[in-house]
Amino acid sequence: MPKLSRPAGSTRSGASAGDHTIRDIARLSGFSRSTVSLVLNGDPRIAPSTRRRIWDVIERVGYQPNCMARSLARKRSMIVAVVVPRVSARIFSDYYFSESMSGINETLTANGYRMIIQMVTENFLKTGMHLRLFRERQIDGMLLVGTLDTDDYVEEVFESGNTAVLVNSWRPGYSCVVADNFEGARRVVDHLASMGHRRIGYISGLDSTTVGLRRSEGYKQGLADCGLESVEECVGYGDFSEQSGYEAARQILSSAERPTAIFAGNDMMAIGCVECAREMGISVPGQLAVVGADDIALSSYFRPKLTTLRQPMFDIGCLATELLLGKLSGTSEWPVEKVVPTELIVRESCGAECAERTARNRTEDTTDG
Amino acid sequence: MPKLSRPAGSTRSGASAGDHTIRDIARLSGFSRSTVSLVLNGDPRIAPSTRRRIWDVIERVGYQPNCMARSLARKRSMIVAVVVPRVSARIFSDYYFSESMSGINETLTANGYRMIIQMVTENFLKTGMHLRLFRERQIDGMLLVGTLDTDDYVEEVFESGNTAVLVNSWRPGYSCVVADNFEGARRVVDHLASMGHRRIGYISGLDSTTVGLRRSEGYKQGLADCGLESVEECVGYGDFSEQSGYEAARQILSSAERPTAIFAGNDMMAIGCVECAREMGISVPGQLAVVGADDIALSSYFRPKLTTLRQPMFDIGCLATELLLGKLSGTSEWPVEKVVPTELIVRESCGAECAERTARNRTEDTTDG
DNA sequence: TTGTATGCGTTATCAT
DNA sequence: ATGATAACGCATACAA
Repeated sequence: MPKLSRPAGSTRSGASAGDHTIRDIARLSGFSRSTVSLVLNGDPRIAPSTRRRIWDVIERVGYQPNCMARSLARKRSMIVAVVVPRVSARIFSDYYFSESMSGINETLTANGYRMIIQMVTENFLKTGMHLRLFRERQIDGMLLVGTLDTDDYVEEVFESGNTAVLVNSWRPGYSCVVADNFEGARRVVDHLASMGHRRIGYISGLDSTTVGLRRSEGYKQGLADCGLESVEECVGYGDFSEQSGYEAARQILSSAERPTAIFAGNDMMAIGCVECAREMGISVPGQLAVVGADDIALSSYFRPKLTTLRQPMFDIGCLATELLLGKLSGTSEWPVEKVVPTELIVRESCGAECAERTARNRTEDTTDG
Repeated sequence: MPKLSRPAGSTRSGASAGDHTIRDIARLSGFSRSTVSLVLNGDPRIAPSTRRRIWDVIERVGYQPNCMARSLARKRSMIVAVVVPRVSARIFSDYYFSESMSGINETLTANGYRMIIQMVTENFLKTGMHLRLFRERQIDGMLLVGTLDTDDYVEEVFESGNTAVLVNSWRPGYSCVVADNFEGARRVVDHLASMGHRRIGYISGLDSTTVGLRRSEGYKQGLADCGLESVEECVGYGDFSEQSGYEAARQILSSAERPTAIFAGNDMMAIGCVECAREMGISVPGQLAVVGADDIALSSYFRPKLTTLRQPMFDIGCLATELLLGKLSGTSEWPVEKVVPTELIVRESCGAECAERTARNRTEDTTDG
C-alpha cells in the first residue's frame, strides 16, 4: 500500500511545469519507481487500482519520460538512420529520393520511430560513420537508399550484425525492396515495338546502380523478345543527369540511320534528350518517340508530357521501413527480398495516347525481326 | 601516476570490435574515467603526456562515446527539430520546403548537430508535441518553417523559454529569417507596369502565411506606386495550389475587361493560371503576362518558362540554422530578425526577355495612371 | 503484485 | 593535474 509521502521540496529551480522524473511520480503516487516504470510500459501484472492511481498522478503533473534515459537503459533509441547518396548538395530537392523519404518518414513516425538523415559524404566514408551510428547514436536500424555497387560500406553494415534494408538496390543475401525495372524496361521496348518502331535507341543511366543496370538489361531483353537487333550507334551512356541525356541524345541522333524511338534510363535524361531533339529540328513525338523512367513530378508538366516507366518510390520507402521495423520487433522473416511492379505511364512523348488499347491489340507475333 | 592494471576479462560477450565504454579506456590506459572524459572533451588542464597515452588507447581499440549517455549527463542532445506544416502527405516532394530543408540539414551536420523532422499533424497539436520534444527528446532547439498566423503552438514554444527560430514567417519579437516578399512583389508590379501593363491582376496565396500576406501587400503598394488603381475583378483568392490558381484565373479572365498581366502568389498557382489561359484561348505571354513566385525547379521546365519572384529558400534555411546554433552557443544577439532579398527572375511568361534593359530604360515617370 | 538493488555510459563536483 | 563519487532518468533481474 502506498505511503502518504508529501511532494517535498522537489521542485528544482528553472524546472517548468511538466519537468518531472519518474522519481517524482513514485513519490507522489506513493509507489516505487519500478512500479511506475511497469505501469508506464503497460505491464499487465500491475493491479488495475494502482495503475489508475499512478496514471492519475502522471497526467496531473504532466510527466513525460525522458527518451535519452530510456534509450540508455533499454539500449534502443527508436531512431532509424536513412543513408542517402550525395547525388547533389540538395538531396531533398531530388524528387526521386524525396519521394521515398516521405514514405519512410511516414511509416517511421506512424510506429513511434524517428529518423535521422545521413548523407554519404567523404567524412561519412572516412570516419566509418555507417558503424558509428549504431554505436554512438544507438540507432536501431538503417535504411540504405540507392546505393552503388561500388559502395563498400554496405557489406560492412550487414555483416556487422546490425539490421538494415536496401531501398531500391540489391545485393545477394541482403534484405531489400526493389522495383521490377527489368520487366518494366522490357515492356517499354515491347510497347514501342508494338507501335511499329524497329530501331529503338537507349540512353543508359549508371549501371553501377541496381535501377540503372536492370533497366539496361531489360532493354536488351526487350529487343531480343521482339526479334529486334541491338544497334550500337543507337545506345548512349549517361549518368542520370539531364546534361548527360542531352549529350547522349546528340550522339545517337547524329548517327547515319537514327532510331525512331529512344528509351532513356530516367526522366531527367529523357528531358535532356527531348531538348536535344528539339534543337536538332527533330519533333517529339512526331519523328522521335521518347520514353523516360521514374515518373518524377516534372514529367507531367514538361511538354510534351513524358511517357515514363513509373517506379513507386513512396511505396518502396514504406515497404522497406515496414520490413525493417518488422525485423526489429521480431516478426518478419529475414532476409527478405521484396520486388514491387513498375508501371508504364503513357503520355505524350511516345506518340501513343492509350496504353491499354495498344497493349490489347498486340499479340504474340511481334517477333517479326 | 597510472597504476599498471591489466585489461582483465573485460570483454563482454557479443561485444563487437569497437564496443567499449569509457571504463574500458580508463582501465586500459591506467587513468580514471574522469580523466578520460576530460581528454575526450579536450580539456586543456590535462598533461600532454597523459593525453597522448589516453588517445593512443582510444584509437587502438576504436572507442566511440555513447551519445545517449552523454546527452543524458549533459542535458543536451545535439539534435534540432524541424517543424514543418503538413501541406501535403509528402512534404519532401514539396520543392518549396525541401529546398530550405537542404540548407537546414547541411548547416546542422556541418556543426555536429542532427535534425529530426516533425510534421504538424493533428497528433502533434493534440499531444502538445512542440513542448514534449524539448522534454522527451531533449532537443536543443527548434526550427519552425512556414507557420501560419493561426498556429498557436508557435507562441508556446517561444514563451516556454526554449530556443527556436522562425523560417520564412514572422511574429513580433521572435527570432526569424524571412524573404523580403513585400519589396519583391512591389517590384513585380513595377516591372509589369514598366512594360506597359495598366491592368495588372493578382492571385493571392494564403494570407495567413507571412509570405502570402507580404506578397499581397507588396502588390497593392506596387499598384499605388505606379499610380495604378486596384480593380476588384482583377484579383482572385487561392491557397498556393495549382488548382486554386486555375480557378482564380478562370474567374479573373472571365471578367468584362480582363487584365493584361497577372501576378500569382506562387509558381504553382501561376502554372494553374497559364493552363487556364491556354484553355480559354488566351496566349501567354502574347495576350497575358504571367509572373509567379518562389522559383521552384519546375519554373524553368514549364513552358512558357515562368518569370518568377525568387525566394532563396536554401539560404534562408542556412541562415536560420546559423542563428539558432549561434544562440545555443551563446554568441549571437537575441531575438533577431533577418530579412533576405528576393530576386526577380525574368523568363518567358511575362513577355520580357531582359530584365536589366527594361529596368534601365525605365525612369521615375511611370506614375502616369 | 510490488519493492530493492543495480546497471546503462557519461559528465560534473569536489577533493587531493 | 588527476581521481573518487555522485548525479542523469529509466529499466530490469531478483526478492519478497
